[in-house]
Amino acid sequence: MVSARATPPSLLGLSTYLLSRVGKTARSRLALRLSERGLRLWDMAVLAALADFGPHAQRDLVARLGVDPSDMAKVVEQLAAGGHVERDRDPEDRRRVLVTLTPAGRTLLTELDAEARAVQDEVLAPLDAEERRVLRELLLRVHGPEGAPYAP
Amino acid sequence: MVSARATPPSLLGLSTYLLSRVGKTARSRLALRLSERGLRLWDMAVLAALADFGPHAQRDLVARLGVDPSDMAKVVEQLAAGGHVERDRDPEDRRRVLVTLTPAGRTLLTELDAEARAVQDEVLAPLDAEERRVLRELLLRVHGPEGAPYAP
DNA sequence: CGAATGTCAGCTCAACTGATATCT
DNA sequence: CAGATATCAGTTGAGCTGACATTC
Repeated sequence: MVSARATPPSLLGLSTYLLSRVGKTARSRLALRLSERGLRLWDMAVLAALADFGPHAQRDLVARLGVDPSDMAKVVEQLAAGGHVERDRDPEDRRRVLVTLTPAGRTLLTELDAEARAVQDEVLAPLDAEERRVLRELLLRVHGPEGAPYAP
Repeated sequence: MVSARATPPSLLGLSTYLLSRVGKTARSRLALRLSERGLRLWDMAVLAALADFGPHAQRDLVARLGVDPSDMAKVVEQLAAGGHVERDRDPEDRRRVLVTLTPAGRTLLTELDAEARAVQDEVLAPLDAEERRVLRELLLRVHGPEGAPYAP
């Protein structure tokens, strides 16, 4: 018989639904791990952007990650309070705040990356290594080199 | 050169991040479409469950879809107000409210399904038919026959 | 009585809006 | 001056918690 908990086939036939549901699971599990350190997903994204591309003005972090400017102010404020980034006025354009990763921030990012991979192992448990590779490739194609841009 | 909008490779290497980001895109685009009709994602999920499995007590909808009971009360209230479902006390157990799909509800679901497929075409535009099929198979495996259960 | 079912008020968090101060 | 940048207060909606009435 069909379990009373089975998801409706009408929904399982929609990749839209599956993406939304599986994505939410991944998101909330990772968020739960990060919250144990008092961090959120955007904190990790900002650290990753700084580690990969070097110092950014806040506006460039906003453009790269697709986060709201007012939220970015709070994220950077929190990261600075924790000693994971430094904020300095850009001497060439004093409207801008240059955000730089500290060694402590780099160390933190390494730990968060390990947590993210642990969550990944949980979420993708039903798939073997080759299937995970294929899934990642397809998601990369769908995502594109640039994420959803911040365009109000 | 690297675009100032390129996503950090540290994040693109994490399927956790990709799932979360792509899932959010799919979710918000579909939610936007539904909101033009004054509906939300759960409305569609409830209609789908009723269409696929017949009438449910609210508690069974809660278990099947993994939504919070108090939110389900509001969703069913709204669907009933719109004439898309009917609510009746179960004569065999008067604690339970039996929710039944109306013909209008079935028609609405057909329209919503078409909207969902249109969103799907947008989101999965970079993939061809075979790749979409593979992606759906992998997501189905990850999702499992039962979604994230409602377990408080 | 205890347990199950549905409903309601209220809380938290992420995402967004609008206004404002500062600087080019 | 207009436009860009960052910040702050407040709004909205989803998801959840706790309390409650009703029924078994």
